[in-house]
Amino acid sequence: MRIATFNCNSVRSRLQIILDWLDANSPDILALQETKAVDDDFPESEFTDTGWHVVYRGQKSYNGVAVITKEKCTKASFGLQDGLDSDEDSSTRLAHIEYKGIHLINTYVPQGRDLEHEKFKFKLEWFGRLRKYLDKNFKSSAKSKVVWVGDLNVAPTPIDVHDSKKIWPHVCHCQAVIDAFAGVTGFGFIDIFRKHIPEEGKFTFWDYRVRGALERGLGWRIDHILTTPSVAERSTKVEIDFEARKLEKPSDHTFVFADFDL
DNA sequence: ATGGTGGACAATCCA
Repeated sequence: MRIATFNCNSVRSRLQIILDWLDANSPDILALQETKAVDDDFPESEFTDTGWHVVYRGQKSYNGVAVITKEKCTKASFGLQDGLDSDEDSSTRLAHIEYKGIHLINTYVPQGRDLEHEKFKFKLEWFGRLRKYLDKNFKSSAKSKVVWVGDLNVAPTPIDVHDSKKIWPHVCHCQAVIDAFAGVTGFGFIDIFRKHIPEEGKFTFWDYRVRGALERGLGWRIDHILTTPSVAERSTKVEIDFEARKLEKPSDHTFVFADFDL
């Protein structure tokens, strides 16, 4: 089984990149973030016409998640469902599907703006709410096959950024966000990217606003694939795919995917 | 360099 994640920064503007990637890599699951399309405007037929299945939940201009699958998923729900989803960030940051016995949680974690901003507080709380969601939905990580993917807007260790000392503290790389993220991984998630790729300098995101960021190695690893132990022990490979960066209209994120003996 | 670029969407907001 192949599971992939991609912050597409508008599903409509990068539709061809996504379709080409699906065709070339044949994943079982592709999780998208920042689709930036209300449900009526989501290009559903463009995926289903080529045989893919897709579930999605979006809003105007911002956020939005989708999950594309090879076969139809058995369950799909959206949002944290804790009664606290505001209109602004309603249910467009989390998709939860079940596919062949695997529970996939696809999240676009709030970015947080800056350390003093109210949105950063919202981000820290959001991680806490996600942990509650997991505890509520799964008895334990040992007994559940859960895969958590997405743009998690956290670079959890020094080697997940190009210059930790220079960047620290940042909303995606500071103690508070690392602790909040650890609160979720404490559920029982293993960072299978690091199981397969332990070396530094491997990134998934480069800021558009930094000139020549990719060539200069000024990246961040904020797109993640984490799994519960029973899934982690069956992972065989994790890879960053740079194809989306080489096109005429490059994305700021890469595709990341993992293969499992499942 | 308190900027920069890209996307949505129509004046700015977000990353």
